[in-house]
Amino acid sequence: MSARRVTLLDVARQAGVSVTTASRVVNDGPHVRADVRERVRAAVAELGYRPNPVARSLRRGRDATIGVVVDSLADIFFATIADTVERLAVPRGLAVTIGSSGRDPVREQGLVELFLQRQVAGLILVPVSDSPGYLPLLGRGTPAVFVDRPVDGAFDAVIGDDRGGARRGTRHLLSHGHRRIAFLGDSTLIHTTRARLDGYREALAGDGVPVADDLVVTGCPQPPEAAAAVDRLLAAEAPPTAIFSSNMRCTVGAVSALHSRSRTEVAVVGFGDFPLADVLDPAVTVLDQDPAGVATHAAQRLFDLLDGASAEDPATSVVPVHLVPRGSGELPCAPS
Amino acid sequence: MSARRVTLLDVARQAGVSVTTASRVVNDGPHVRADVRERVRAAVAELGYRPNPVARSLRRGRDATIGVVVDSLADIFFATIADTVERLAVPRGLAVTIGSSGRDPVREQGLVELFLQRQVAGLILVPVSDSPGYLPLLGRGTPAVFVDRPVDGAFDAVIGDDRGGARRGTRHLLSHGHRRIAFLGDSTLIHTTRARLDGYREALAGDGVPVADDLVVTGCPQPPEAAAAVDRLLAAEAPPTAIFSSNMRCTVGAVSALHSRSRTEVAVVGFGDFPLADVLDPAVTVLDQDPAGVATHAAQRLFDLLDGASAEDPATSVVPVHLVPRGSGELPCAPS
DNA sequence: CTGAAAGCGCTTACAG
DNA sequence: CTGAAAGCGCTTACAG
Repeated sequence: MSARRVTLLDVARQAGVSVTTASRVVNDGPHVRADVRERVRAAVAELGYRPNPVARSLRRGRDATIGVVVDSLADIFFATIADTVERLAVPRGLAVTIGSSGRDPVREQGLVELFLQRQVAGLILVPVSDSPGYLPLLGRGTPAVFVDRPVDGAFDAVIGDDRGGARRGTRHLLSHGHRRIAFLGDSTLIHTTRARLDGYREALAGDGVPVADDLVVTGCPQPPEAAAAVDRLLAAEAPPTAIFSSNMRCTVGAVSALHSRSRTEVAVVGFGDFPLADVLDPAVTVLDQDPAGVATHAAQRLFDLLDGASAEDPATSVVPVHLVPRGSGELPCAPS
Repeated sequence: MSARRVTLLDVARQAGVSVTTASRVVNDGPHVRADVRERVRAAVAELGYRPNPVARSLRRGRDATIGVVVDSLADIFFATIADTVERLAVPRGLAVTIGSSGRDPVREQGLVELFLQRQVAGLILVPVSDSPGYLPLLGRGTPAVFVDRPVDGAFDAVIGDDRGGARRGTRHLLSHGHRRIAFLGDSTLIHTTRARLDGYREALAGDGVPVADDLVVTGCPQPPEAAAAVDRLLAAEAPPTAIFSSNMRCTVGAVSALHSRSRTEVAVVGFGDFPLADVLDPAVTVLDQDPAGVATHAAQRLFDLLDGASAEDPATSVVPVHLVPRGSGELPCAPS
């Protein structure tokens, strides 16, 4: 009963041709007489033949799969990136293999090596650091496009306007009278944290506001750490009147802390939009970095490379970031 | 420069043995003299040999990959399932290929067929309907475990206690004095919607409360539709005083609608926890179905099957669901 | 314990 | 336009 898999040889026999010819028809190759082509097509249909992707990959030395590595699929930001890539890849006949690095360079390296072993056609990567150890493996082989964070060297990347966005968001708070604006972020090993911190500093400098070191908190990977940091900031001698949160996880933590302390008069602008941001009270003002748009860009670039586009001049595309005022970022500086 | 891939033959030559022996060592096979084993190991290390998974898959007729199909990775519930499976699979040497069905049976079917073509070792599936067309393809071949929704027939599945949870949640609202409790859900083609609707009805019946058809709204796939439905319910002649929302997307939509209409006195219990549910005001009472736990269960069952566990008696495991009271579900029935 | 050889299912020069 | 044959890199009966 366990119907043996239908092979190209079966098709060839049924059509009365060689496997070579059958292969040519299946792959829409040239040099096949119309009537022969028809016979083979009929055999394919009749037998329900589907090429074995594994055999094909072995022979071609390339698998019709694209490998995706993100920090974590449980984070809606990265999940959206993966979702977007998958939705664009499948209709093109590309499978999507996914890995989560957990923001661990070792895991990231292992995943990329695994994907390379498997001879994926291309890679979409969110690198943990600026110079991942696998970079040398990428030269001249498997096209790769980095997303959200660039790497050192000549590689394709699609990222958001981190510095510009952070500058914009911080200025927005300044324009509402705030002078003591805290910066909340993840590890500075991560490119986006540094770029956004730069933007924050530029904005303050532009208004002649000194950067108070005690207001800059980095190293918060998840909401709980960010919430704890906000608790500390609020309890300090000279607490901030506003918070610029440099990523979604920090924003969620910050907002939680403010709500649980009933300190929602503290202004907040967060980098990265998130579900329910508009339902909270006050609704949260964010810089929307459009992860789906970024991922679409990156996938498109990868597809172009797979289709033979020159990889000669890799470039970093910067996608603009939009300020979405919703309330929390427009709170005035409370008189102290 | 493009260092040719190191093959098993290279290892064999280097160690002065046949590829057969080299293969045995690489696969920890028996019948190899200790010193030979050592020589081969040394060669592997020296050359940096890594087996080609594609060749291996072709030969074995089985790929060390597990295929996962979910509704959408952009939905945190399904993303958590995918994330959990991936995190458990990779350390076991299994790659994870993912597909999103978009709740479209045709896409779902295409993905499963693709995965089967690729000879994945196993499947983790969230089926759109109760009897997907690919079910016959699963008999006696590739182990599969269904998640969140069961299918007709003898298959392994891990699901939440939908009916029991819904009964519990509805009773909770009844216990706070509500009698006009709306039911909000996705399409009734989806198993969980039906099971939860059953639980809702049972709870009402248990208290002798008639089910008012005008309070039962299904067919809301996303938050906007749910929000619109809530708008309509509130505007009706006899509006509900409480809402039982049967999934996270509906809950988000419902909560948005209540907030934007300033009708947050309406009680809400939602099936499925979600980020920020505890930060909203009122915080949202939910039935937590623990997607990570469900996925862990399912992955474990799949790994057991891959390790040779008997697939003779497939079973549906039901994971309990916990009520998390946070405020919205404990609002009293407003005097009308 | 070890190896020569076949074969997984396909693609692709190479001839004709 | 068509086909015989080699080969992608591995695993696995089969002999010895």
